[in-house]
Amino acid sequence: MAMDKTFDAKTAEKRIYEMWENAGAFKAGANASRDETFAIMLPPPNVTGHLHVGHAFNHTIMDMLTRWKRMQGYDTLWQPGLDHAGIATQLMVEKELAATGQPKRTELGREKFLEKVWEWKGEKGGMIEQQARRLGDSMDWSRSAFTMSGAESAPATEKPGNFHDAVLKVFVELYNQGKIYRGKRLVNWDPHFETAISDLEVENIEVDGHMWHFKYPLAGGETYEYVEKDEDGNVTLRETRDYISIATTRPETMLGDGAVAVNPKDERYAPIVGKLCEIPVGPKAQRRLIPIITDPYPDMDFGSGAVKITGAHDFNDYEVAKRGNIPMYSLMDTKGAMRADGKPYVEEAATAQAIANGAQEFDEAMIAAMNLVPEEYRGLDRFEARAKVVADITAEGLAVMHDVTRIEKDEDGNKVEVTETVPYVEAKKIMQPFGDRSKVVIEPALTDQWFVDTDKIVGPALDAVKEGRTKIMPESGEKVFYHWLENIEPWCISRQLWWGHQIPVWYGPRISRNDKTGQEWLDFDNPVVLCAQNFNEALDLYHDHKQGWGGAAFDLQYLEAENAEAAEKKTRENPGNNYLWRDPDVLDTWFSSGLWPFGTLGWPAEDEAMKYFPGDVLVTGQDILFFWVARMMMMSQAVLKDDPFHTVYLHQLVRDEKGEKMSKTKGNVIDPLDMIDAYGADALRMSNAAMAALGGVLKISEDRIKGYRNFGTKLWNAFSFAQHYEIAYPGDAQRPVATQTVNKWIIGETGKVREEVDAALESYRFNDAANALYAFTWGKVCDWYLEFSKPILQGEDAAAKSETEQTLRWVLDQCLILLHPIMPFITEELWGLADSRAKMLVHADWPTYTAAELVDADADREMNWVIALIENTRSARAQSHVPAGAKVALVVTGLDAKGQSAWDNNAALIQRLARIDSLTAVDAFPKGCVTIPMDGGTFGLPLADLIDVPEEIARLEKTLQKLAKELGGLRGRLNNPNFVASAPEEVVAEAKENLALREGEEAQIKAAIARLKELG
RNA sequence: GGGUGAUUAGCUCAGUUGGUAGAGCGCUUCCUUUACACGGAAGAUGUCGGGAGUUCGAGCCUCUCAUCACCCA
Repeated sequence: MAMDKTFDAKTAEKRIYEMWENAGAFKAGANASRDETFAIMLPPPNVTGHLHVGHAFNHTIMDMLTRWKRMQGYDTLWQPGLDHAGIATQLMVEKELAATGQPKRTELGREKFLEKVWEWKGEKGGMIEQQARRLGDSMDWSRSAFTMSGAESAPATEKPGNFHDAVLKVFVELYNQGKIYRGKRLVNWDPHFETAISDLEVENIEVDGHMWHFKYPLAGGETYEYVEKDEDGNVTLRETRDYISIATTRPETMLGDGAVAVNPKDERYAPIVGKLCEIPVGPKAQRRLIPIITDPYPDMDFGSGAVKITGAHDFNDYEVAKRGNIPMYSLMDTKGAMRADGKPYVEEAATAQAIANGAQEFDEAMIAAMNLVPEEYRGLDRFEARAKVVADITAEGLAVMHDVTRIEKDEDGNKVEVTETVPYVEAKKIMQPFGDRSKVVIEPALTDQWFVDTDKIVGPALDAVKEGRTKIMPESGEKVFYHWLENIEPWCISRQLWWGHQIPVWYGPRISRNDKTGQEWLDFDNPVVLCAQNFNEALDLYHDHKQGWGGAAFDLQYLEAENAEAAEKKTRENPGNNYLWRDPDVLDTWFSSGLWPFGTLGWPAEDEAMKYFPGDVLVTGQDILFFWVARMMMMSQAVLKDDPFHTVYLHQLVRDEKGEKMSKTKGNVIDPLDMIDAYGADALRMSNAAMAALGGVLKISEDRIKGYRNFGTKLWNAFSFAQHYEIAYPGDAQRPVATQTVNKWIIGETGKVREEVDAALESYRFNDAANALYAFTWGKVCDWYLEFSKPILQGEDAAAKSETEQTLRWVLDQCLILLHPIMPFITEELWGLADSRAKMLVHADWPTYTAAELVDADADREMNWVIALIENTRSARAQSHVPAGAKVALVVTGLDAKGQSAWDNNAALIQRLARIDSLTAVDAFPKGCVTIPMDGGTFGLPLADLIDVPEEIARLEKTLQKLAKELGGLRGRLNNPNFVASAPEEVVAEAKENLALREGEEAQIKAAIARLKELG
């Protein structure tokens, strides 16, 4: 059956993939012939995700490695799976509920909402797993994991799994080891999703903002001499002030100020340090006074040099407040509006004043409960509140003013200067934090959150890289890794979401005793924390707490209530019962994906698959180094005392061909599936491999993909060539013992490329592997070997013909095997052309022959000489305008023994490929001969009358010029005694050899020019 | 502001202990020669961002300047 003209990727890819999958070709351990394992964990895509070019790129890398190792007989696993993606998924489902007119999340309640999420996941989640198949990914789909598998809320229809167990177990263990704690800390709060988010989920964007300047009057109308000096100490300003000037970009947070800080070195404010000043906003009668303190944080040259300290709403202020024990008053609710809860402002302000005066003790809980927002601001959105604060202060005359002069036209049209005194407001660029998903301004918020004490687990991860147990590629990633881990912050792992792993912590009312009366009671405000994997275990812990207290009085029935309020209410209403409740928060998705290297392998259950831990290589985008890679390393060490992988391969963001980020708004998104539709998966993969230079910029170009599609067709046509010559293809080709120079040569070239490819793959230089195979298949096999074989295949020498057929088959098989990890589909298809094969190509044995075994130096030299002769002849023909189709005579003079032998061995193919009708040795060139200088003899094309003498002289002189440049360099080096003395021997020898060769060539050309000149 | 990286042919990029620059695409000319026009043959194109230094020798190492990108504040 004749082959199709080209490979029909559209239909064949689907068929071939199904064949592999049905045969279980990708299952863990498939084709294993040795005990060593090779495991790659797929970075789990979001369950909501779709395949984009970044996936296509890193999947190609992982698949190349996996297929390569599998063919080498390793016990291989490429572990797939999905990440539950807390915010993204919750958002997706909420949108869908809204779009389909269903009740909102809050109306549904937690349980019902989670049902909806699972429903959505069952129907639409994990699309990306189907898309990944189109790339040819050889993952073990039967093992596909999900970070929420085994969760309490999972429906029976879900594939079983126990990832949830791993997450809870790790949480409980780390909690018991004191590595997880709950605390009030300033976190990035997303007012849209009403949850904490991590630093890494915040994008800082420069926006146009304002800097307002306000006066904070000194308490009791006190005054001081405010003096400004220039660099030389000369006084530039001296005035008596009764206020301190404060600059802020966020006036609405003034309501929560706890102090004003100045730099201890700042002489301007030295007279008033320790005094009180008034926050110039809120009801006049209850203006709060706050202390002026010193702290190294304020920059004397920035603004007025005095900074208002609002610990609950700014990260820098938070640190200052902690240092100075300044209360941090929270002003906003979860939606970013000014608080409307708590006691009336009058009472709260009085308490705050007592604290500021040092008359009242305070603690965190007390401060948190206080609402210092005056009634007129309560309930306002934070941005409305800002405008109102500015307006109110300005109206009261407490804004810092300055004069602005502008030119206006009066009634008669005359230009007049108008000077006004207006509030001093600087328009300036400020960096503002935005939620990367919600796109709203992130509000630093003081809330109760769960943290991993990263300081306690970061050590082993750092050591892994420092000690070389884990290698980061490219190496530059290591510096970045150190920098980040050495300055690591506590990791906030709680999220105020519903979709995710609910924190395995229950609370029970604390049993307390009134010291005076001896009466025992249940304290719901200060509950006992019970960290356990389930309610029953939590209850056991509660019983431990109960020991030693009231005895029979608390011998109650213990039940679980939905939240703290319900527990208290139900306990009061049901005297026989006591209720516990669970922490409503869920864990950060990265907490669970941090367990990916072993959670996917059945842990904590005893599972045979745990033999794949530790895995080998992690392939991911460099932007995710901290998000995920560092966390996996920390968690694997914390839990299993081992590194999760020995190599981290980082790649850059995949961009469009101009190097710009792809984005929907720019419209420059390239969909990998479109590329596969147009050019086939192999072309996309080859293109990915070819651009995978370590640390390189990834710019995807459709032209390039198209080029690699053409390469596939070239390979296809090489097989079509074999079929054309009716070369039988019974099965796996054996390497013949070659006698023909051409065959020896191509076998040697194959040995070289095998080594090159392995060396490249071993060092993660995928571009080198791809380019070596491209150059070999196209540049060596198709351009030369197939051409060389034609005269033999068409010739009468049966033995030579048979040997060549065998060699050809073998070489083509090697192309398929070596290319398979990069281009699996077309190679598997071509592999199937043979009558019978021991195995599918996906399981074919990867070769181990070496260049040393296969290269025949004489054959190598001879064929390179033949190729050079053909190329030089073609070049001379073309430049002398010999018609492409015309056959001409070739003569040679002064041929040495090696040349003679090469000539004799390869006359037929030289004639064919250089379009020569006769080869003749002559003593002297006839007149008008085009010269072709070669090592070991001078060749010539006797073109007699055809030759254009001046043009031929020009051609030779041009060659001579190039040669002269080279010769100059070589002679310069060799004449330099320092070079000969200090350069390595082989470099000197090479230069000498090269020089001799070039000098020979030069002589030949000079002789030729002399001949031509005689003629002219 | 801190960090990292980049700057090489018209374009997109390689270039692994420093030995005298390559690929793909594009371009020019010729060729439908029995594997392949998604092809074949030939050809042109680079003060390797600027400057200085180390060295017999620098695209590669050092310093400096310029421009750009990304990450983190």
